[in-house]
Amino acid sequence: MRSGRITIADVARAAGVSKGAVSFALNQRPGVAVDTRERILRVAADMGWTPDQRARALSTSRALAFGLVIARPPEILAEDAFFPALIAGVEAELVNSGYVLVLQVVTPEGEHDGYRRLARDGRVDGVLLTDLRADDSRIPLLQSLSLPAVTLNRTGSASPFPAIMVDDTPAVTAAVRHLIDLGHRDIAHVGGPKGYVHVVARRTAWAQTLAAAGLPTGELVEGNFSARGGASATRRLLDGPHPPTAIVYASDIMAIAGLAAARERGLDVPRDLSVVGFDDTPLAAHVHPALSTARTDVFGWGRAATKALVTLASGRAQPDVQCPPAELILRDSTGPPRRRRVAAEPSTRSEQGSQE
Amino acid sequence: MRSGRITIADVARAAGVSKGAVSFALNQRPGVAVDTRERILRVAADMGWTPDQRARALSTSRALAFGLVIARPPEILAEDAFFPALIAGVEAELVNSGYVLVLQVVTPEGEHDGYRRLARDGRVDGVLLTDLRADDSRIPLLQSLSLPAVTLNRTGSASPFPAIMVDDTPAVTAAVRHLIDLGHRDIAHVGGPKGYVHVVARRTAWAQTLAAAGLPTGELVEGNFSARGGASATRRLLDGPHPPTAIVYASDIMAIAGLAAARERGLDVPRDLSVVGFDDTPLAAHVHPALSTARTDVFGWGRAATKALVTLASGRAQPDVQCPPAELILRDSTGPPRRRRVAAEPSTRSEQGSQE
DNA sequence: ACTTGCTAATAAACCGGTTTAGAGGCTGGT
DNA sequence: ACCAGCCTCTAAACCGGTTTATTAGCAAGT
Repeated sequence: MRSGRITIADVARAAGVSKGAVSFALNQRPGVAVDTRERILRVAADMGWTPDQRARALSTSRALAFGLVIARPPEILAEDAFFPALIAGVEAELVNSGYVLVLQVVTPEGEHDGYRRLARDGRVDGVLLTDLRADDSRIPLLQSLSLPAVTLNRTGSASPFPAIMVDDTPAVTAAVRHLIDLGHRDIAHVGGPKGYVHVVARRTAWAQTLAAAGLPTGELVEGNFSARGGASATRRLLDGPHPPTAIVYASDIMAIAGLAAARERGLDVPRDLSVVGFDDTPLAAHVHPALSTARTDVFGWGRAATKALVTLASGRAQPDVQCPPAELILRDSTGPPRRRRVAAEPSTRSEQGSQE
Repeated sequence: MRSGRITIADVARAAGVSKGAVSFALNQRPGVAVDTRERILRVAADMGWTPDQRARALSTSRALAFGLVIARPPEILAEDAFFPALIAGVEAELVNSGYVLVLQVVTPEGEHDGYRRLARDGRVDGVLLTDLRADDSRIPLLQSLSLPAVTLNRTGSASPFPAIMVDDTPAVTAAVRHLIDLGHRDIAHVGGPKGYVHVVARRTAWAQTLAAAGLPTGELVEGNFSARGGASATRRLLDGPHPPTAIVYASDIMAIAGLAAARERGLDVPRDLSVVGFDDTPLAAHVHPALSTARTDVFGWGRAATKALVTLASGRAQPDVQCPPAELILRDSTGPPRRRRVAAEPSTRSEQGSQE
């Protein structure tokens, strides 16, 4: 008889009330006298009862879970510190909220199906939208699935969902300004795959800062946030007709690979080339030379986004949220450029580059 | 009336059968004639009906989800490529299995509570146990919660759960042997926090290979899998009374930080110091010098573990599984040691080290 | 012709909560 | 003294599936 777990009926019986009363007491709803409520809760605590979330989920038609669909290719996913940090932040906010995080890693083609599955099976009450694209097809999709969401950053197209934003611009602008102040005139950018709003934001900040300083447009290479991509983008720039004296990367991983690529070519960082990353991976401070980079509080971003999603899921309105912007961390990978204006002969570089 | 979603009752009505018949047809259980089953499934498909997993979860007292509790401190978590790769593998196996992954990131102190919450709320049907410790308190905990589990690697103490194993030993043994063959005699090891079975495995392989070759025990420093830890462990070794000519690290991140630390000291890798990592992070091939390291198929490991967990959760027996072992990848961070036997004077190193 | 034995299908109970409709008891106004 | 109105609490319906007990129908065995 006393076989399985304790149910609400057991508690009701023990407290001498009905199931409904226990439910009301538990959910602190009016209709239960204060002392009755307390007695019920005490009995429940004594018996070690907590409501079964499955039953709860069914009767309230809620899942008590949020979804995070990650559509990055495994290689990129494995290198990037973003998701672990984000997830840690999400969890920090979720603990004791009664919600839980359901993760789904999918291929880029399977992305929509991922959301559809979560919605169809009633697995989640809302989702976090990361890696936002300028015109993001997931927004209409989620609307049609009537699945609430918050977006990390703001998409270009109209969105009915609250945006939780971190502005990358200030750090990139500061980085480029810093390089200009050091005397650099040829500042290239290794960005990410086009379409992503953070990629666009970083690229735009770079381009506009150059333009504002009256400098010519720098060279732009599209990377893919992988080490391999960072290395080959760097080689392309360094082997090009007009190699830059500084490169601003859209990620630390690409920048770190860039460091190695420069070294391969016999270049010394920061003497021959200045390098700036983005993310402030824990590793950034521990490569040689220590990487100057932009830091964002991804953990806090995850927290803020999750908090907003909880609000939204409980039916309350949720305005957009502006998180602290990215900030520039200067370390040892940036310095004044080598004077090269004097003689246009490429002797220095070719001599060393030929070692490779 | 036709308000919300389609339920099993709607399908039953449309197909002219009872709810039970639809359920039986759906779950391919005997008791439904073949043509009836087909008709039901066709009607269901036409109506676009899929069973609500919440309702299913309640009536079958299953959650149709698995849990992964991660207890690493955020800093370590953010750097390490292990979890993203593992999770990608888990998801690859989970897609279309009907199961979903519930993630929980907790502090080391909150670890047990994490499992308790998942069990108490009936959120998951089983868990994956990673970062296994030699005597792991989670095993008795899960037994007392009667939560099925599979362990990634085998714990030291008795365990009723299937172990899905990847043997790190061969790669570390091969690495040390390789270094010995190159002529190294002072081979240090930067390990991980004690207690973890993979940490022990790597350390043991290193120590035993040295012993088998008749070499003295090398120096051992306990790292923490962080870049910072790798850097300071390396400095400790290099600044010690008897600096090694080669260091075998328990992770790539520590090894990469070690590369930078060596450089700081004016040492050239591999001329003055050979370095071997572990993990084969995508970055490993793109640092300078490209890192020799040990590769394990973490993605495949996650898949295998998940497959085993699905079997286990369906009530079938699941034996232990042996996955392919780690394999040594040789790149450019290992080479013959500088001859130092000739003269015991430490001139070479001190001269360069003093640059710092 | 009459059990016996199957198979196919249904009705109803069940999972463990939430929620609604309504019953009783008490207070207060007139 | 009586009814309205409120508060407290209960019984029962409900969420959307699964599962069990039972019935109907039909072929085979004697």
